[in-house]
Amino acid sequence: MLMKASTENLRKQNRGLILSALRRLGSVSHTELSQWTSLSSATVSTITTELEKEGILLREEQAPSAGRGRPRVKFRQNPNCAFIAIVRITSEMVQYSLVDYAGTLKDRFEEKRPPAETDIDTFSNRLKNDIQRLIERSELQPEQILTVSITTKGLVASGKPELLWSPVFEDKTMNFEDLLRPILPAQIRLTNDTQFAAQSIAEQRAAKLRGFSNRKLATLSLSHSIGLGIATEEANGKISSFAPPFGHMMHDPNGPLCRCGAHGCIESIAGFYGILRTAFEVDDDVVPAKFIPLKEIENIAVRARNGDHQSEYAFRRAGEALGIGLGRLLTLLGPMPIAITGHGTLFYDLMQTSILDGIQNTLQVRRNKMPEVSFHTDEGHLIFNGNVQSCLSDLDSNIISEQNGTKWKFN
Amino acid sequence: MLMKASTENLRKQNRGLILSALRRLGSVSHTELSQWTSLSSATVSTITTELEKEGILLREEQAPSAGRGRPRVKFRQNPNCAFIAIVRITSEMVQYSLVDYAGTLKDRFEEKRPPAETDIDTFSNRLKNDIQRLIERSELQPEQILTVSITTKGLVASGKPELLWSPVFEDKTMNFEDLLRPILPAQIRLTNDTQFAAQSIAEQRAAKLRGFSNRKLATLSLSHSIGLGIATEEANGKISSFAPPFGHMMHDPNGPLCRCGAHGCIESIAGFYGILRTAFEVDDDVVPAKFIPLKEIENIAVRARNGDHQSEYAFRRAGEALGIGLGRLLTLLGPMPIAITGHGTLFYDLMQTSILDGIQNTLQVRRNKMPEVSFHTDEGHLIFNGNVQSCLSDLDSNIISEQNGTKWKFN
DNA sequence: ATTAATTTTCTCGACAGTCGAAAAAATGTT
DNA sequence: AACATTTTTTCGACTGTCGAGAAAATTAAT
Repeated sequence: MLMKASTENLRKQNRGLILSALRRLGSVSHTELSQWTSLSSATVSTITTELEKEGILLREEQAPSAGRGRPRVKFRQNPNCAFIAIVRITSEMVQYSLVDYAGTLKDRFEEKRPPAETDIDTFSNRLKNDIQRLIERSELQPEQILTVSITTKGLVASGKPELLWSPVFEDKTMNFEDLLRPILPAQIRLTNDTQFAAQSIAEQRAAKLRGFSNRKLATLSLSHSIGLGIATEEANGKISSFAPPFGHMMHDPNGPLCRCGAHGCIESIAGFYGILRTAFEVDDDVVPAKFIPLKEIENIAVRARNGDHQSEYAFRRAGEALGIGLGRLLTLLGPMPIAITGHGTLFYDLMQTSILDGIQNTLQVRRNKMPEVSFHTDEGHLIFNGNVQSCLSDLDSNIISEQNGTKWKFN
Repeated sequence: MLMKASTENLRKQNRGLILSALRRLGSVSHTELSQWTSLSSATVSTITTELEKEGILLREEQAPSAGRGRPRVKFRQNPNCAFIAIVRITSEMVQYSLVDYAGTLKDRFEEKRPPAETDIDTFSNRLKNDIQRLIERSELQPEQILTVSITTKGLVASGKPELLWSPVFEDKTMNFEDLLRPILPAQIRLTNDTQFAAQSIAEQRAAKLRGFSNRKLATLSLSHSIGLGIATEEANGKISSFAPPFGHMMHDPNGPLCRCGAHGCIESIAGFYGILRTAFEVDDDVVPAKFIPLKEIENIAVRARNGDHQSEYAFRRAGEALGIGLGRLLTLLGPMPIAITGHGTLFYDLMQTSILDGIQNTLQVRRNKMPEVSFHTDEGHLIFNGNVQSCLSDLDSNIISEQNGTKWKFN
């Protein structure tokens, strides 16, 4: 049902407006806040003093004197008002980061993953211990860490932090809520990594060019597996994102065997293991090893660039699956720019023609113009950034609801 | 940018709440409004008297005396406050309806389309004249008709009422704004018909079972061409919908020629002309006639049910294209129930197995359960209904913004 | 017929929020 | 030290919602 509007959520919404302006603009003066939010100066005053009293904002007294007149007082987030733990799981390592409410990185370490680890219990126990270590090193109380946000490849449940299917552990599920609840009371989030890559790229664009409004952006991650994230800027300016299991979208029902058990998924052709299988003419029903060194694929690429037909074909076939898949995506969700990340960008030259052909072969694309395709090599950084931004804006949303400052007493 | 909240939009939102309650509940008393909207009785009073003064609401003085106490006064929309013209274009005819602000049908007539009409100018001129006739018969002033909302098959531009591609006129575009602006000042809307079928079914469901919230529903229309609409219930309870050109999503790059010029679109295999082509073993590069009598397809179905292999294959092939296409849809947009409409439902028995197989072959479906599949034979009615509901709630949205009642003076 | 009971609707004062304008504050300039 | 300039806060007006009690309109009881 529609929600009724009261003066109370009026204030909530405007508090949120102030916090989001602060997120986007960094350190901001009273006047700038008023201009950006188009709230009156009077309202900005009451809200900022309120937030300051609650320990969420700090005033920066220093004034770098730019001309005559009363110097501006800048506001910024109180960094110690909350902390978040960011965990990024890749196939090679797990990265643990501690970030404060202002978004600055306070601590970070990485742990390599053993090359052929398939036992989920040892993995999750190590993860738990490492998070414990992150907390202890920080010398914070566990309650001060309000969110633990984990990114991973694979299929994630919606509504609860549970991994349903992953390239490494396959059908063995893993509930991070159950795992971490004993050691800290924080909210636990689990998200597909490419979703945050998309979120991060979309936020960069939105910050740069105005009028990205209500538009979408797709991010494709090429690697051992195939990831896809879609970010949408909504009418209110917020960017939302989701990550469908694009790698396991059916490409060809008679195609090769996929790690998920089906036949002809995009990943089974365009994932590194699919490319390797085609290049070495391994039978389509054989699933190669889980861990393929990047070097292997690079060697195939070298052969392809030297004119080896089968190697060329392996990449061309991968490009076809990706291109037609992207075409189907654009057919269903409308035209949108496409950003490509992951190690697979190294081989884009070998797939370009077939990828673009697939995209081109779409009613809307033929009728209008080719969507923009861009490349982003800093995938890890994008994922981390998107995760942090998403966590912090979530925290902001919680804060605006809790007008009694009991929960935000750390300072 | 996020919108600031003022006391003004506070009132707007609550006015909208009252109007939407009235839409959903029909004739409603003060107390019921207060309960449904959870607004206080005082607020309901001020808003209803305001809307009454503006001529948007009427009080129903009659009181059917249920027990002692002051009888309830019921409110309802002022039917004469606004009118909308609904135009439904099908391949056989065009249906013109006049509906008042309360949603009651005031007038309706249908005009058959000549069987092989390909000249877009004669078609649009006839359409214009028929709308003119609808206005004249109503004896209303043209300004009293606030919206003309047209539904059609084919690809519709977003943001302007322009037909970009249609089964009959193909690439000849048609701008209804330009066509109708000379004869009336109303807002002109053009929408894909299956989108409104989806909207209508979703609204039925939302009214019946609570907790449909934030869920999606896909509606597939099987006929000469293939239509798809997707409706989503948003967090605020409103149902939004869109219609991707699913019929022209690539099924098989090596497939038969489609009317759109590409090869292997779903429609080229599963549209009636695709089924006919397969059944008669016509070459894949030949596009059959535009107008195929339903009888023809029924004959093929009879032969298929009698065990004719090629006829069976024609339907099975169609089902495969549809099923795998739906599977791809579910992969990208998540699991959702599927409603099927259109004449093609008559032949569902011949396609069922292959359709369900295709849907089944999806990571999420295999992991959870098969989505519900339902059938709706009253496609025309659904489209009309969805269109009316959508128009009226649009009108409501406009009304809540215009507090100076200048525009709503008809009563 | 009159009074009491009951239910619904309206009205009034209190409270919360935003806004514009004017006052206050803090600095540079003369 | 007085003035100019810019930023921030304060104050009164206005709009909106709410709770409680008053008013209205009817049935039931006396």
